Amino acid sequence: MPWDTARTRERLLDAGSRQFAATGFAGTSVADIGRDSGVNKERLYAYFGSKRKFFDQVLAHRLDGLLDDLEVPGTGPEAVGAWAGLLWDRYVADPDVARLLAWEGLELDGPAAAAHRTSACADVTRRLQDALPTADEKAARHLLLSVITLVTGAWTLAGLTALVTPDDDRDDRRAATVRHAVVLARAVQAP
Amino acid sequence: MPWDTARTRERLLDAGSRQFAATGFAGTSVADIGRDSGVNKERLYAYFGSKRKFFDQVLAHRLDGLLDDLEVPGTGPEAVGAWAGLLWDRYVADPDVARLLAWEGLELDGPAAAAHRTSACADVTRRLQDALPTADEKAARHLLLSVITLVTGAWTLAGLTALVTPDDDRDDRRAATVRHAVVLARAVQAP
DNA sequence: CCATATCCCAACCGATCGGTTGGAGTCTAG
DNA sequence: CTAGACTCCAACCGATCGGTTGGGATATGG
Repeated sequence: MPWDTARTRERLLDAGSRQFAATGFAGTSVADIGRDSGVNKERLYAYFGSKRKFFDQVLAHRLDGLLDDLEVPGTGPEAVGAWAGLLWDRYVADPDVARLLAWEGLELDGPAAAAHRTSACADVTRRLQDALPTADEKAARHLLLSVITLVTGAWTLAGLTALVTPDDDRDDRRAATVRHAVVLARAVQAP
Repeated sequence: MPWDTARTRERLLDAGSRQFAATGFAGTSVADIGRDSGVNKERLYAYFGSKRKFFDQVLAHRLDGLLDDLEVPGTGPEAVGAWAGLLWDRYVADPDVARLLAWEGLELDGPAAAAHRTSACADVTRRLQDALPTADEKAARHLLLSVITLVTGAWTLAGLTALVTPDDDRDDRRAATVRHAVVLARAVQAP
């Protein structure tokens, strides 16, 4: 049987995603990744060069394309709320990605894989503008940033949620976030 | 001259705040704190027991009371926006505290110093309700959580801001955040 | 004035860190 | 068939980690 080097790479990236999401760059040791992946850690250096370069690859691999196939379902402010719900559900299905986003903001100077992601954000901005025809581009950008911040923050500032709304469960919080996204969208549409 | 043990403690806490804010719990070594504070690291163990207990003390010391003396300046949705601006300005004056909040969410299971902070959040909720008389308590909580998330997220999800609104400076972002807080408050006031 | 409690600090400890190496096993081009 | 490239892994490297210790300096109660 031939070697499945692509699969070995994939296993390293998957384990890296899990470990970095859980404990961040500084909190994760290369040995942890080797253990989680079942791959000898020397392979990580052969494939990726260093722990730091590997981290960048993991971030790019998971964060690049995060918003690409997230369509705005319909038009009007409610569609923006539904879009926020879709992003929320993406975090439900894969909580690592929200945490990776947060680690990126804290541990890195700038965003990883910036080129493609900038254009992806511009795409989403355009889709929001299509859904809210009366909105100008700058307002749509601000709306997008606030919605992403609300959804992502709900997943990463977990301590805050526990302090402010200790009785709410995750579905309550999802509903409130979607509602707030709708409100923001409505304000952008009719200023 | 007598020893100024209170000052030594303070110097350790200050250095811990700086270092933990910059690189997090896992990313900061006890030697770093000793170097930054000018205090021998053995003192940290004498005063605080362990790196972990020291971290909890730093978080409690800086995060407890964060919202205590933040009054809602006036009434109506605009006052809520102004309150968001005050919180923003607090982060401007002391950016460490926003980052500590984010590290807390990522590296800890639950919030530090929960007891007092929960009641502090309840206090702020009450103040928001006073400013928005028609709002019910649950809606006010959700409003508070979203506003704090928006302001804090703008400081900690820095990569996102750079991707979505690359041309905006910090004042633009402050203005947009305040505006969005007003919009959310208006929706809570008149549902 | 002395016992003693506390403070301070350099040196030290075993464990673990990121990263490397040497060599055995596995495939492929000619 | 074989030379050479690639994959894999245990063992290893110096540096740094969190945490400790022993001893000298400083203050205080009797």
